[in-house]
Amino acid sequence: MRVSRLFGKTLRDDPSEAEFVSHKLMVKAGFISQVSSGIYSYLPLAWRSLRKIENIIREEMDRIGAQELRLSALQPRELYDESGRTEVFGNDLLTLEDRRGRPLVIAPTHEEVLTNIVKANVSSYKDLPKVLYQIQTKFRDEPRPRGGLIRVREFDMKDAYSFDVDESGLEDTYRSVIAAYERIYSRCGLEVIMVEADSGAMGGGGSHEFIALADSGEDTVLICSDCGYAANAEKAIFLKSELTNGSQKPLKEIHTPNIKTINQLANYAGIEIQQTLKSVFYMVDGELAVAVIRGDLDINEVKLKNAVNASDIRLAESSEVRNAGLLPGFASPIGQDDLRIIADDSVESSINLVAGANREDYHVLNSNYDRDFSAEVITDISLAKDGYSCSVCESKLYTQRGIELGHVFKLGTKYSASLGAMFLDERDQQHPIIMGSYGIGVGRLLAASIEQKNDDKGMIMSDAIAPYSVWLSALNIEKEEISSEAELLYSELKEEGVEVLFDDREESAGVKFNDADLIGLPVRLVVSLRNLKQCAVEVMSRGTSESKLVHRDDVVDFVKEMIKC
RNA sequence: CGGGGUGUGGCCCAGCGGUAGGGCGCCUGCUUUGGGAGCAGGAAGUCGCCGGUUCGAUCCCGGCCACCCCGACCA
Repeated sequence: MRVSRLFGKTLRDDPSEAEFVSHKLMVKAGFISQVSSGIYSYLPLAWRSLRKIENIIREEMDRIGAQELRLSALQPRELYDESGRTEVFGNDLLTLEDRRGRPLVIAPTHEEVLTNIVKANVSSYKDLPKVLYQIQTKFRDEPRPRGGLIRVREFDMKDAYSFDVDESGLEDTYRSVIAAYERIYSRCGLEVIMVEADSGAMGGGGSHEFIALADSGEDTVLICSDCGYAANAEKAIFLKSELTNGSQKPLKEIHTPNIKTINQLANYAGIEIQQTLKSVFYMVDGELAVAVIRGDLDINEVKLKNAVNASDIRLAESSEVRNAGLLPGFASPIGQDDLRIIADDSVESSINLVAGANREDYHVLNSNYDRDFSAEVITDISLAKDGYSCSVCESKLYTQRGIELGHVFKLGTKYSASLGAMFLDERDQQHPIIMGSYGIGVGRLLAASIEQKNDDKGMIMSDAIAPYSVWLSALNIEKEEISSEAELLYSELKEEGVEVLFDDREESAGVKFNDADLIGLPVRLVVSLRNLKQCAVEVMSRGTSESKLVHRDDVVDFVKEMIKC
């Protein structure tokens, strides 16, 4: 392709709406064009990259025996009513009506339709296992799109679904998909780690996420410095200290005027914050509930939500707390028998904690779980943080930010059971199919790659996903000796199958170099009078910035070697 | 949905109660050519939308919309 004919042009100024590096660069380099909030069109350069990513995904999925198909994007909403996910997706589900007034959704994912198809095509254990996948546009009406392609409403996803006869079959399939994913990310040149994850709206058993480490990422992961444990902060567990020294003492009220926070309380009472009991009020599916946890820890809302099987939780307004007859700042579960209480297990392994007295300006000393209050659920609902101890090996955990590029779920029978996808085993017994589900965000993968690889001049595209491999720049192209030489080199490269973008514009050297740096193709070639005098072409690697003059006759081979074409 | 911000040629922005300007980009010509060149000429804007105040509104007031950022959700 010639730059003079390429659709899309580069900008000099950073786009005002962009915050993330990848977003700025993609707009600046003419990769994408925003249509609406969280909705983008891909211009030719981005589209070439995306197609390369898709093809890598296809090759690796096919390699593990998965079969590509294509499911419909529009689906009757009844399908989601049946599986119960109209509720789960809530406002993220974009619903519309056809001419008969029948509700349709633009698919946010495809468990339901595919399970229905499988239902009709699988009836025996002999039909299993199967792994099916597609690369499709999805729509989720996100409350807040952001960061260019990092978080959008309309997005292309590779989604795969597996169907097995039993748990161990699922286990094997799960592992093979993980292996495929690792190859996909590595071929794309990304630094990605796999972490334990919460399964969220998909439901089901175990789940892992693939996180591209990047400071701009929206997810926080905890990684053990020693044993390899890694988990999303939503899911991460850690070793809690126990405070069981001494024996339980009797409750005693103390006057604590205007002391409303844990820190104030610890200060005032002259104790460590882990000797306090923190009560945090939530609205759990519209009902007031209190989560209690030791004062040095914080509530993990995802764990809390899972602990009570809620579909929606949020912090309660202080007015909502007061309306229930409780005093924010001085509230505790003590004596609150008709309140929903969810406790972190830290309160069970600690004694004599200072808690609210449920009386203005008073707290109580020596509150103890079981003796003074109990909970509907007591489990781990705490948030892991930097520096906490690993629950596997007791080493320190540290945090990193990252972008979620893939997510795999062991669904089990959640969808097969509710949608009736059954098979008969050898003994004529009917069972629901054991399912798994596996996603990769294609556009987000490109964005993450740019987040990870860029400098102040622009993108540094990884070889495998760069829209072209080589940027061929001809300086002073209006001079006949330059243009004929550059044209010749251009056609030689093309003939050898090298994907080359030929900058044949009559622009100043500065403009051409800057555009080359911005788009960041792996290899830059410069044909110029200066180089021509030495019968050479300058070859530069965008990644290393190393450049050298290569004899004209050897350039094509040299380049082919560089890009392993 | 709460909080904050911004809407002015393709892009980045300035401006002001008297009917719109700069830089970049674009077009033409000349000059220039290894890191976003120079000179001259030119095209291009319902000043987000609706209403109000006013002799007159891009500017002031009200409402709405869009987009961005910060929080609750996800590939």
